[in-house]
Amino acid sequence: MQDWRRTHRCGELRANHIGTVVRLNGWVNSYRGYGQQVFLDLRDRFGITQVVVEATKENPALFQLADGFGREWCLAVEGIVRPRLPGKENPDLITGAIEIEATSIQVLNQCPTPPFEVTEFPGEELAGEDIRLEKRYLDLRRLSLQKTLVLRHTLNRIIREYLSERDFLEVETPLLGKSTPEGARDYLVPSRVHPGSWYALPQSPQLYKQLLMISGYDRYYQIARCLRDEDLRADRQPEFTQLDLEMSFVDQDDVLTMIEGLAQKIFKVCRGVDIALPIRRMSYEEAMLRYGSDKPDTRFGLEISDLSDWAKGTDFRVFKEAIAAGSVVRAIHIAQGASKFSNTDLKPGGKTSEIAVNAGAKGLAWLKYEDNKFLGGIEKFFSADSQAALRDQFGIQNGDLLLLIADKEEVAAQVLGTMRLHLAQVFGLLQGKENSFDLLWLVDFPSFMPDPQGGRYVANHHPFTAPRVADIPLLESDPSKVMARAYDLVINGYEVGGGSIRIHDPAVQAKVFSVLGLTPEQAQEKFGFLLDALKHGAPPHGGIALGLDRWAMILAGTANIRDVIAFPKNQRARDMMTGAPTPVEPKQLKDLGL
RNA sequence: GGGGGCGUAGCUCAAUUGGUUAGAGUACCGGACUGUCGCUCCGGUGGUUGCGGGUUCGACCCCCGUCGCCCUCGCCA
Repeated sequence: MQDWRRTHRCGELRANHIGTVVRLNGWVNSYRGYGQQVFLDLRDRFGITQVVVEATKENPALFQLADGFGREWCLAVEGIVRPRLPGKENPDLITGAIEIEATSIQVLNQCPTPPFEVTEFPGEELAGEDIRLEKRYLDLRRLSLQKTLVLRHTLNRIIREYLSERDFLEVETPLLGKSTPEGARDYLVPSRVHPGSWYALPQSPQLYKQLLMISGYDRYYQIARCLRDEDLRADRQPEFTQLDLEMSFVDQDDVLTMIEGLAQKIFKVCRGVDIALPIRRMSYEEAMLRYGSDKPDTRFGLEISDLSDWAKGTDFRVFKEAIAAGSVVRAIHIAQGASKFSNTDLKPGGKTSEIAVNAGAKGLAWLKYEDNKFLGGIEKFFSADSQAALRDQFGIQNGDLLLLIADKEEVAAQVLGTMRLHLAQVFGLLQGKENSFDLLWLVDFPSFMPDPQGGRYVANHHPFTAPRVADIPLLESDPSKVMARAYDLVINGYEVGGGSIRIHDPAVQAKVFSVLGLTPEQAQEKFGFLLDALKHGAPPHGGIALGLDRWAMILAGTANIRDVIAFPKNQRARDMMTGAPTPVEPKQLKDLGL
C-alpha cells in the first residue's frame, strides 16, 4: 500500500459506492475467521464496515496476515466496495448493504488482548469500573461513552450558540487566583517566585465575573472548570465544569427567564423533549416541608405532612413533649405500604428504623392500618377522635402505613426527606421515569443559616448574594429573617444550577460581612478588591452557574458522574490511569521552597 | 474521620453456608469450516480465592489486621 490514509470513514460507504476502490482506517471491532475467508468489522467513530479477506492463489500472504489479526488492532484496509450477497445484507449496520473486498491491508498498530470488551451488548454486564478507568483509552472506545462525549459537545455548542445570539461574551478568567478560606477547601499552588505564598485554583469564577460586570461587560459567560478539594460522591468530582454567567441591570426574573430558554433548547436538541415554560417555582420553605430537601425529586409523591397540630392534642408523651419543646411532628403516608414492611423492620434496630436513625432521627414512629384499626404500638396513646382525625386527614385505607417523626423542624424534614427517597426505591417509583424531567426553581432562600460551629451565621449561598430589598434593615435587627434574592435549579432531585442577584452597594456588602462575623479589617483583607470595585460605579447585576456534568448525567440517563467525564478521578480523587496524584522530584520541591 | 457493600480465571459470575481435585459463560490458544456478522463445532491453557495472620482435622466461607474499589454521612460559601 503506497498511501495508507483513508479515503472514507467506516460509517460512510453505501450501495452507490459499489465498484469504487477505497481505503479505510480503523480498529478491528470483531473478527470472524472462516476457513478460507475472514470477516473483519472495521470500526471508527463514525461507524462499522465489514471487510472480507479471501484466500486466493494470487495473494496468499494477505489471507495469512489477516488470519493473525486480533480485536482492537489498528488497520488500514484497501479494497473494492462490493454488494453483499443477496439476503446477506446486515440491516443493523448503516453500511450493511456493502462490504470491502480487501486487496491490501497494512497493520498500523497491534493490540494485546483487551482486558475487557470494547463492544457492548444489551443486558451484558460491563467490566468493573477499576479496570475501565485504568485503561480509560480503551473504555472511551465504547459506544456509550462516545455518545456521552458527543452529548457534552452538543451541550457546549447549544450553550455557545444560545448565549452568543443574546449578546453574551465568552471571557476567560484566571486559574491561578487568591485563596478565600470561605466555602470549599481550596486546591493550592505554590508560588516559586514568592516562596511561602500560594495561589488557589478557582472554586468558581464568582468574583471575576462580578468584576467584569463592574467593568461594563454586561453579559458574560464562560464554560469554566471549577476545583474544590472536598470528598467525592457519585455526582461530585474535584474538578467539574460550570456554565458560569452574569448579567448587568437585571433582576431575578431576567436571569431565570434567560436560563429557562436555554434549558428548553437543551432538552429539545439533546433529548427531543419539550419543556413547558415557565419552569415551576417553589419556595425553600415549601420544599423542606413537603419534600424534606432543598433539591426535591418531584417525579413521585409520598409527600411529607405536618401533624404538629394533631399531635398536640394526643396523649402521646413523646409527641406532646416534642411540640412543647418547639419541635414538630411530621409524617409520610404510604398507601398500601403496610405489607411491604414487617414490624421487625420498623421497630428500633430494624432495617427501616435504622435508615431514619442514620439520617438523624431519635427514632421512627409508625402506624399500620389493618382491619379498620391502627396497629403499631403507639396507637393506644391516641383517642378514638384522634385516630379518626388522622384517618380523615390522609384518607387512610386498610393496608396503609404512616411513618412519623417527632424532632426539631430541620431534623424532621431531613429524616423524612431521606425516608421519602428510600421509599421511592423500595416501591420502584422511579421505574419508567427515565425520560421524564421535572424542572423546578427553588426560590426564597433565607440569606443566612445559624453557624453550627458556634459562630453567628453562615451565608446560605455566598456572601455576595443580595438580600431582598425590604429585608435590608433586618441585617442589623434579625439576620435570620433576611431572605435572599437567590435561586437554585433542580432537575429530578439534582441541584443543577444556582445563582443570585449580587450585592452592588458596598454599604450592604459591608453589613453582610458583619453578619457573617467578619470584622471590617478581615473583610478588607480578604475581599478588599471587591469592596473597592463596588465603590466604582458597580451596576446592579446577577447571574447563575449551571453544573454541566450533572446536566450531562441527566441528559445521558446515568447516575454516575464518571460516565460523562472523559478522564475522571475515582472516589479517592485518584486518576486511575495516570496514577495522579504522585510524589514529585525533590528538586521540584526545592525550587518551590518546600 | 464514621456507616454500609464488594474483592474467586483476562472479564462477568457460581461454589449446597466449614468438607476433601474451586466450577460455568465469555475471552484467549490450537484444530475444522467460502457467507459470517455476539459465527458454529471439537480440543486446550488459564486460580497465591486482594494481602498478612489466626481458629480448625479441614477455610473462598469463621475471627483479627491490612490494602483497594463503590455507595453514603460529615464536607461541598
